[in-house]
This record gives sequence, C-alpha cells and structure tokens, in this order.
Amino acid sequence: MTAQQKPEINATAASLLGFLHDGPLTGWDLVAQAERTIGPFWSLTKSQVYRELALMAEHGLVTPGETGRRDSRPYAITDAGRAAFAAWAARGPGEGTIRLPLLLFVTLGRHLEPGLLRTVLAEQRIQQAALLRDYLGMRQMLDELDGVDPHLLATLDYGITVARATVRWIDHLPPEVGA
Amino acid sequence: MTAQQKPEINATAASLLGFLHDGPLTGWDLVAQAERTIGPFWSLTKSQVYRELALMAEHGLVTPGETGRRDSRPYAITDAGRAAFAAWAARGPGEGTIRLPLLLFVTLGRHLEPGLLRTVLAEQRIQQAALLRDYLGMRQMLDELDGVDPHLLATLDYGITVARATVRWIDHLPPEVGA
DNA sequence: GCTTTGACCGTCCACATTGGACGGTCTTGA
DNA sequence: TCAAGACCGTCCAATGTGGACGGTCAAAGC
Repeated sequence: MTAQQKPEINATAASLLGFLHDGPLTGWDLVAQAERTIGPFWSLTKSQVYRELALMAEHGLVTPGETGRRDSRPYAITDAGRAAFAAWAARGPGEGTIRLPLLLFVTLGRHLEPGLLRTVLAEQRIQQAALLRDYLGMRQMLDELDGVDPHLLATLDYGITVARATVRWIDHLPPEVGA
Repeated sequence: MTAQQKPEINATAASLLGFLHDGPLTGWDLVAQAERTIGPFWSLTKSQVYRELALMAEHGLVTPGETGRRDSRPYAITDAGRAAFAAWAARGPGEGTIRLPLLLFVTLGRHLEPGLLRTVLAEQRIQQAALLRDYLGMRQMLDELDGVDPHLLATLDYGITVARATVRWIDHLPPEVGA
C-alpha cells in the first residue's frame, strides 16, 4: 500500500471545509457564509475561494455537484475532506494577521500635518461606534431567535468587545494625541 | 511643463517613508523599527521592505547612501518622498485587515472534536495574559523615561486594551463554548 | 409584453504580502 | 583560534486582495 499523501491544507481551505460540513455550497455561497458568520475576522475573497475549491477538488477533498442555475456549482465535502479538516484543526489555530493603518497613523503622528490625526481619530470614533451599534442590534435580534449556535454568538461578542474597547481607547487618548 | 507623475504610493511604502523622517535607515533597521514601535499591528517583512525601497529609489522618493558594513545600505528620504508621504496621509488610513484563526476556530466550534475548542481557548487565555503582562511591563518602563513620544504610548495602550478585552472575552464565554 | 435593473455566479489578472531558504559579513566570547 | 550568533540582503513559492469582465436569471416598472 502506498503512503497516502496528506496534503497539509492551509487555513483558507480548512475554513471552506468547515463551512461545507453543513452541506454543499457554491463558491459564491461560501463567500457569503463567511461574511455573515465571521465577517471582519476571517476574510475570504472570491479569487481565493474558487482557487482553493478547484485545488481541493483535484485532491478529492470536495466533489463538485451538477451545475445549476447561472453556472452555479455546489461543492460537497468528502470523507477525505473531513479527515483533512480534522487534521488541520488538530494542529491548532496559528498566529493571526493584523494590519491596522489607523495604528500606523497614530504611531507616525509626529510626522503628520497638525490636526490631521485628530480628524482621523474623530472619524474612527464615529465609525467604531456605528459598528458597535450594528453588532449590538444583531446580538439583540439573535437573542430573540431559538436554536442559534452559541459559537456564532461568541464570535459576535468578540466583535462587540473589541469595538467597545476601541471606542474607549480613543476616548481616553491624551490631549497631545487625540482630543 | 510635463504633468508630474504622482506615484500614489501604497501603505507599506508610506510607513517606510514615515520612519525615514527621523533619518536614514537600512532595510534591516526599518523592519526592526516597525517591530519595536507598532509591532503586531503593522507587519513589515523583509521581502516587502527591500522591494519597496528599491521601487521608491527608482522614483526618487528615497536615495541610497554609501554601502556600509555587511552590505548595509542606508536610505534617506527626499523632498519628493516627504511630499508623497504627506499625500498618502491626506488620503487617510484605509480599511484594515484582520485574520484571526482563533475566531475561525470558535465559529466552526460545532464541527471540532469535543474538547478541542476548550483546550485551544485555555491556551489562548494564557498567551493573551502573558502578552498583556509584557505590554504592561513595557508601559511601566516607558513611563519612567523622559521624552517618550506620546504616540508610541498610545499605540502601546491599544495593545493593552485589546489584550485585556480578549482575556475578558474568553473568561465570559458561555459554558457550551468555553469554560 | 418589453425592458431595465440588479442580484447572482464564476473567471481572470495584477498586485500585495508572507515566510523561509540561502549566502554572505562581522563580533564576541569560549 | 574557532564557533556561535547577530547582522544584512536576495530570492522565490505560496498566499491573499481587489477589481474588471462577462454572462444568467428574476422582478419591478412601464
């Protein structure tokens, strides 16, 4: 028996396999699903999704179904796919990636035209507060529903926590920097 | 007079120009500088830095100095570079990018082997708490120094705020998800 | 009935970003 | 004197982003 190749899938592929556990989805659906559930904390772009789906199909981790309306092609997870997902999960989540131009602005504040940083921070405060309101509204709505996966609520709560922390951070900035 | 090309630099190039406002630096120095000042919130990798430096040199935004020890080549910002930086800053910070495998884990918790998510969260709690302690220690140290740029403290405070929020978030997770 | 709008669905490409392998130079201390 | 390790840069494969492009279908308005 030949040694079975374990393709060592990447996190993007793994996330797709994760979503496919609930049933076949098209690439388009997967993007939408990710957007709805983890939104800002795990971006999936079309290009990436279709590329990984094609690759995974080659490796037998997913199988394309029949083409439906508008060329839509649903992919279903296979047993090999489930195994690959479990293997990925067992390796644990790796380091994340964060790139916040806002923080870059703050750090380089010394070299910005006077007042610019102040303006930017004020705008950000508004944005973050609006985001927080959105999250809170969503939370309210989901609370009134039954059978909502607590994992989704936990993710949403992370968004709430961080948005709130960000607003507070801006509010407590010393006068030389912020207000 | 020919229309002067405004190269429309990207955020990575802009951050390099920002750091160069304080004087010439080598690519290596720039990576270290970014690591020290914005650390986790604005990653700069060697490949990216050397590539952008070469490009910016072509466009006259920076000028290489004389090669020193170990092939080190310091770059100095030019007037055109300062102008390009100011133009970038005037456009404001764009959207950030965040990709947190931990949140992916939480979101997909339903499909993980029982107990795995719990383990992962416990590990993360330890990590984040350690990170928080590091930040707090740094903050302490900087507070005892004179003439520390308040912008750097503000960035550090963001780290503290978020780390603290993350720890609290883990602590308040419902039993089905976390503890 | 006809058309227009816009949601749906995928392909493709240029560019940005990451991580690490590789090769070399100089300093320090065992 | 030599080994380890910090310093410095090049290069490449893999990954990720954003948007242009082209097509299909359903619904709403005329």
